[in-house]
Amino acid sequence: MDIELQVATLMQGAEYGDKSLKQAMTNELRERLILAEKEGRNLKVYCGYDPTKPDLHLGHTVTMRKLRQFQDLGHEVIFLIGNFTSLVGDPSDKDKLRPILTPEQVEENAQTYTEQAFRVLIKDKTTVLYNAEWLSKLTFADLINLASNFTLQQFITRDNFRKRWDNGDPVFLHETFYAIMQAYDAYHMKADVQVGGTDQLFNIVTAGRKLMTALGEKPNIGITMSILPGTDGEIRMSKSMGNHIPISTDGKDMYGKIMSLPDTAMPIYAKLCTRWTSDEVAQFEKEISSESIHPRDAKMKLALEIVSVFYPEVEAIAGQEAFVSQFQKGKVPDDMPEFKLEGEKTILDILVDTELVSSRSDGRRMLKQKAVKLDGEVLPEDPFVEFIGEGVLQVGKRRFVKIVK
RNA sequence: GGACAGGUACCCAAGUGGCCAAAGGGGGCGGACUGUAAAUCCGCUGUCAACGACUUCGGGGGUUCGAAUCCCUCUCUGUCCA
Repeated sequence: MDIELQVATLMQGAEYGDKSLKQAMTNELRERLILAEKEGRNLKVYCGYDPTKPDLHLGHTVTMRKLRQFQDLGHEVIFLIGNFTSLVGDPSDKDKLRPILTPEQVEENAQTYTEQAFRVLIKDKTTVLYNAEWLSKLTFADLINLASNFTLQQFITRDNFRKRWDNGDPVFLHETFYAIMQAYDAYHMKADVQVGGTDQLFNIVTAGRKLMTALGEKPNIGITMSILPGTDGEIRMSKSMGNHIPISTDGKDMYGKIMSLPDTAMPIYAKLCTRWTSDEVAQFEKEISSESIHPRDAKMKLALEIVSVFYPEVEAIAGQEAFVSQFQKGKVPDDMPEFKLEGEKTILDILVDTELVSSRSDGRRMLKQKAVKLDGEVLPEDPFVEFIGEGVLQVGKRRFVKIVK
């Protein structure tokens, strides 16, 4: 691919919070691509992952998509597992201290992490490395040496430390090691490019590049990706915020979750989560802003694309069809749990037994709110009438159980 | 070891003797509407065969006609000092 086009695609979705820095990185990337071509080699690109959680969500895959783009352009990709760094915990994304994990937890998480990552990356073309391999061998003297390249001021002026500092919250000394370790990773691997989230700006640019330079290496180019908002469209996606879209789910669920995004979140999702080129993304944004395409249809296109990244296309299409029939046409889904009706039971009993409601009180509320339907007919409010008949029992729009005898 | 602050529902957070099943916000759920599980609006959000009853404000004990609120004790969390 033409180098200018490569640069445009590879910088797509990158964010530095500073125009001149972005320009500088873009220029460096271009130069490095030209240099590599001259030397007849491809770029070496890596991104580090801290396996602190077993479940990945869409937000985690943003950098993986970026790595995949490099792969597709023929570059060499390293998937670095921070099995050593995660023992410390990165202070970057928190204004709180992160709990320290045991090696066992880290090992376990790393396992599921890579499994899920290979939904995005090409397995055969990915080198997996563990940073404990080199970090665990450093001595105290080495650490002192490395640390001598940094000042306390550099750390204190970091936002997340600064906040805690000002609040009188503790900032532990070992938290500053994190950046140093990550910088050492960069130095050790001597990669051309490091990918990360914007929250890694300090670790990548301030720490990593500085250390590489200080130790006589050519600094790597940092590509820091914008942070993906969650299903609320505002706040950074995270499981603890409950606004995440998990990877290990199914096509239907993922499709539906993407459809629940606010319209305003569409452009950033297009940039960060799709396989589209920079031109295609620009086209998509144009269609939305000019209203030449119905926002719902735009979102459907987006959902179909993103689901297809993680699942076979047939499953993505199935997800779309299920969505159309269930929500646009108000039909019942194809498959749902069954419940065998035995003996005499009231409506309320059935609701509780089928777990359509969480308690008898909750069931009464649902009945009162006319949320309970049998085969599409709203059932009477009286919770104690005997339940007769079979059919699809429904609470609200999303909870279904098939009642059989 | 010491000092201080704190522990309230799914989460954040008010409440310092009765009007407290406990404000407010978030989240969740339901309904209306629609363009979708967007946006907006309205409602619900401890349990129970229910205009009442029962259980709940970190655990236990006590004072009181009456406690989330006062006292004792235990416990946990956080900061600071050593």
